[in-house]
Amino acid sequence: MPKKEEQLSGVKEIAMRANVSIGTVDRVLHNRNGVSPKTREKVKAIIKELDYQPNLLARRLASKKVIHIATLIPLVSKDTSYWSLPLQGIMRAEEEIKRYNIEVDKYFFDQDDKDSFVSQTRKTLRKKPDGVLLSPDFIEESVAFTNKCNQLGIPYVFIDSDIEAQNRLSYIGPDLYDSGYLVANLVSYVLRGREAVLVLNISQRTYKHHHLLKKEEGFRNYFKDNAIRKKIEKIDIRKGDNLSIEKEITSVLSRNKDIRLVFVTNSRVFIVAKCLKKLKKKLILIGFDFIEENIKALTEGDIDFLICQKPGEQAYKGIMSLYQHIVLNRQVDRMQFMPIDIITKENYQFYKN
Amino acid sequence: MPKKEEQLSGVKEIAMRANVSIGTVDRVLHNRNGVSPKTREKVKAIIKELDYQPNLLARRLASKKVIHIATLIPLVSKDTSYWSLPLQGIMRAEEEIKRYNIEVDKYFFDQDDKDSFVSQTRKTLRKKPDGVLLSPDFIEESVAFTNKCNQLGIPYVFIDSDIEAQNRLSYIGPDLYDSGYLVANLVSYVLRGREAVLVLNISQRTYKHHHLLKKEEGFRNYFKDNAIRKKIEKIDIRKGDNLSIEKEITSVLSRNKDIRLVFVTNSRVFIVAKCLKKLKKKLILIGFDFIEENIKALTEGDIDFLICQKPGEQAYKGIMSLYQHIVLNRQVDRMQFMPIDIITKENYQFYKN
DNA sequence: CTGAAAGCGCTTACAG
DNA sequence: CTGAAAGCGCTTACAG
Repeated sequence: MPKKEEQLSGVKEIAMRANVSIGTVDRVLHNRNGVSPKTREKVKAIIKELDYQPNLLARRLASKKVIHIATLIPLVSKDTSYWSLPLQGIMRAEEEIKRYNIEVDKYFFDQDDKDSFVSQTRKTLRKKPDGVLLSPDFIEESVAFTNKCNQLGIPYVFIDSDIEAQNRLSYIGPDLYDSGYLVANLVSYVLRGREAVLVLNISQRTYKHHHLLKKEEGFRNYFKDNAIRKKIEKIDIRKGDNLSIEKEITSVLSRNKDIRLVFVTNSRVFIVAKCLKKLKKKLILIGFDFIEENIKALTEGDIDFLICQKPGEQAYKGIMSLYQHIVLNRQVDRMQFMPIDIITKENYQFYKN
Repeated sequence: MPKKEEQLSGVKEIAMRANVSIGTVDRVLHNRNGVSPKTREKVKAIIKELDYQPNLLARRLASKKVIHIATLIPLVSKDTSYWSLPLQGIMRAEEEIKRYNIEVDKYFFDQDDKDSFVSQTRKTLRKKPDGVLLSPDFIEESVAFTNKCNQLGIPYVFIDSDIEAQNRLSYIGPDLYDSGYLVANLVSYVLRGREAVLVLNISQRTYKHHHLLKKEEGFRNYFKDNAIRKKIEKIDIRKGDNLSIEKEITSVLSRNKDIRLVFVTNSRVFIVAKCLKKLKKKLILIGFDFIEENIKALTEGDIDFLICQKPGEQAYKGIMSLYQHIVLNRQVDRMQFMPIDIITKENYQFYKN
């Protein structure tokens, strides 16, 4: 055999062996029509025989097709700036991959408005994206949405919180149970004897509660697992405004003089910090998330511990995982738990979100 | 301005703006010589101005340079087939990336022969690889080796066990402390009252002990953290042959009639299983690693629990992380802990290594 | 239904 | 010191 033929590889080799052009090979490879059954079979056989693996780098380079990744996360709310962090992560990833013809289409919904979520999922689907990054805030509606994604063969990744039993590509975020568990561990170091804890779930929505409850479960189970008896007072606060919260807290504190520590199960801890300050109650305060308002309260000594989970990283990794999967056909870990970081006044400056 | 110029991007755009050829742009981009200082500066300025980001896919495709990744892991020893698992992972990764002009050069050392390790590190360095995957079995020698890698700017990844404070790209493997902790948790469920535990560190080498001790530390601390009083008998066995082990075990068991469970801190648990069988002692036996010999003992009821850490995955991820970093300039997590899996007779068939 | 050519954004010889 | 051309392994029009 002449050497030249020997050297060929990829589509060229297939084309040569099948006595067709590489254009035809490409058509077979992508199941496009315009190939006679006979040629198709012949080419297919050779592809199989050679165990041909496409060069995905070349494929992406040559293709004019733009890949669309849709992101669906909450609007930055008036209450907390939390969601600006994931957004930054998304934009960092976008910056990195846009040169490979990947476009990121960003959709936002109102955390307190289920309808806005639904309408944004519709909008997303209409664009037929190649992948979706989603914060599955509204559970039922998220399930409905991801079911449609399954049907359409659109891969999707969850960040921030997880919905089990869904056919997702990956979940990237905290292990909610574990983070509650960690807080309990912290609490067990800080509190002594009969000092009690107040757990505050502040959320307007019961759906959202699902996630908060997981944290609470981890929190409670720590004490169970370790056979520690600890009085845990707990209230769910539906209204997020300062006044309502103040009222509730005043009431519960006056009823329970033994409370020495307050654990707020989400990022709204800074509101509680304000209330406690106003009430002149000096309690130990633990909450979640590295957002501006919380950092401020932390530096002023009004919050003692913040539990953080690199929300920017979560979103960044989410986009990159989708990119890897869609473009490079890489397998992705179904669970990508973020480290659970404890931030205090002393170390917050070094925290990289 | 004519539209055509507007459309350009990448090296072409730079070339056009600088009034040079793309060849010259390439020379500047890679700091190769053969460019006059004046042109170089001009081109550099434009690169900066445009904030040019190279298309790494195109770069890899066009480059004829083969990228060499070296792997340095133990030979499959006569005692245990453990290291055949990481080797499989390496080959799986190799299979996947060889089409992108990545070559994996495999070096092996004898786990019981420090000199072989040193000579293999020398051999590795002589080839000037672009990245190294390493099981840092011999600690001092690994430090010496990675110091040289640092000097030469060769990135390296650890699998199986970690050396802290090294400038490594990533560690991929178990959290040794945590896995000991997990075993202790298991033990606390299984044992009652005054029943005692025997911990066995079986290793010919004290260096290796470093890692085993971490597991032991996690094991012990579980009981401390949870204020559980538990008698823990512990022996270090230097000689790995059946007879020595048998002798030691017989002796310790006769001295401690209360021992009801044996925890072997590495994969040599199947040897202990044999001994116990021979001695007709029916104790609960826990050990590490999904290797053939252990699975056999597990199915025959001679081992009760195996703790596994997907050694194949570790190696696969190690290679892929290096590839991502070297070729695609992707940042890599400094820690990639594997899940700690508990394998029993009931679930071992479903385990994917 | 099929092929030949151009081009994706780079790198690599080669020629001057 | 510099440029023009070929080519990496694919995809994409276009022509027939």
